[in-house]
Amino acid sequence: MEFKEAKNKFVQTWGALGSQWGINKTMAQIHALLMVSNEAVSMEDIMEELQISRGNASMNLRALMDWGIVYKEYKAGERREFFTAEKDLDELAVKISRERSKREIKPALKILKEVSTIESNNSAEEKHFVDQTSKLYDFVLKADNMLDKITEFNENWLGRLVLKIMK
Amino acid sequence: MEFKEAKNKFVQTWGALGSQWGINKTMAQIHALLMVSNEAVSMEDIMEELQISRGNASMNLRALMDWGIVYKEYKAGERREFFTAEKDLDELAVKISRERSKREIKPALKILKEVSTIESNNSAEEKHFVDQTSKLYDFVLKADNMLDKITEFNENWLGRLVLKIMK
DNA sequence: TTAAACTTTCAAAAATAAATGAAACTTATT
DNA sequence: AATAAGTTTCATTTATTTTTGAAAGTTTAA
Repeated sequence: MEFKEAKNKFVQTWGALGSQWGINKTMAQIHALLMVSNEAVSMEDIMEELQISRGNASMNLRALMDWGIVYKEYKAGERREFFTAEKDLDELAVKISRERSKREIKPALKILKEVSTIESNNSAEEKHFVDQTSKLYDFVLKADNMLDKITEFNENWLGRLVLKIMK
Repeated sequence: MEFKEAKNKFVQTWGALGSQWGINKTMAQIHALLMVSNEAVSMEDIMEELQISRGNASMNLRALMDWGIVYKEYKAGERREFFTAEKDLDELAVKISRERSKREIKPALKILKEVSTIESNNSAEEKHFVDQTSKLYDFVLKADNMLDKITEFNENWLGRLVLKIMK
């Protein structure tokens, strides 16, 4: 396999993986492209490589910057803007989990708390509901806190975590 | 908030969360419904509660059973089939991560290995590509193995893991 | 301040994913 | 072996999500 083919395959794969995890394909592809580029890339080039429209490129670059995993870069004597991706994978994982926690898990926890604290009558049905949603609340809260803690760690948290787990 | 409202809210929320994580809404909703039901539910009742068609219910129940998180149950003297969800949350998490690993991470790893082992010429561009995709391969592999290990643990792995991490 | 170079926005179009429903299929009962 | 009760399949329809592209907006520099 030669370089261009490999690069394309990587970008496509990353894009597909993204959609399976609720991140839109183009967003993931742009990220993939930037991650394997050794220098900052202009919007023009991104459009060209991925065959996407200007609007699409612009919106997804904005989204990636909102997530904090892509940065704008200005080159001396250049009018255009260039983009680079966070390339440190620990940093990337931390930012992604923070963002998903904030956007999805925190709001879900709020709802879980609400529904698990209704006052049930004494029917088995209602008791089970309260019991199960309370357990779920605790579980999700614990998992979310775990991610926070991991985040604080930082500096190769994954490696250190693996060591710890293996005992 | 009264029970019916709370139950509905929970089912809707779980459904929305599902779609954000690449699981279809109905599948997540059926799972939510079963999880908070204290007894097995018939397909008829699922259709009724979620206002979905028979085909939809059938296909998503099949998918949930393929994931190993919903079971069929037969009641004596009943012709119809009833369904229950895995209610143990540790077990649920383990099954979901196993399944996603098998379906998504393993295939992605295969591609990552392929593209990271092209023989690069000596351009900075190609060297960076090989370097970055190799790192990504290692990272994803490590994360995936971590999930496996956690899985083996089992019996309240999350609690034990949290303890470990907190030192 | 004007104009050129470039970026963003958003309504409409296209692509994708999910749901429907009727026909085919299965299984249990008489 | 016929029938009834129930389940699955899948071509078509519907809903949702993503993309486009042209107009509006910005910024820089002459």
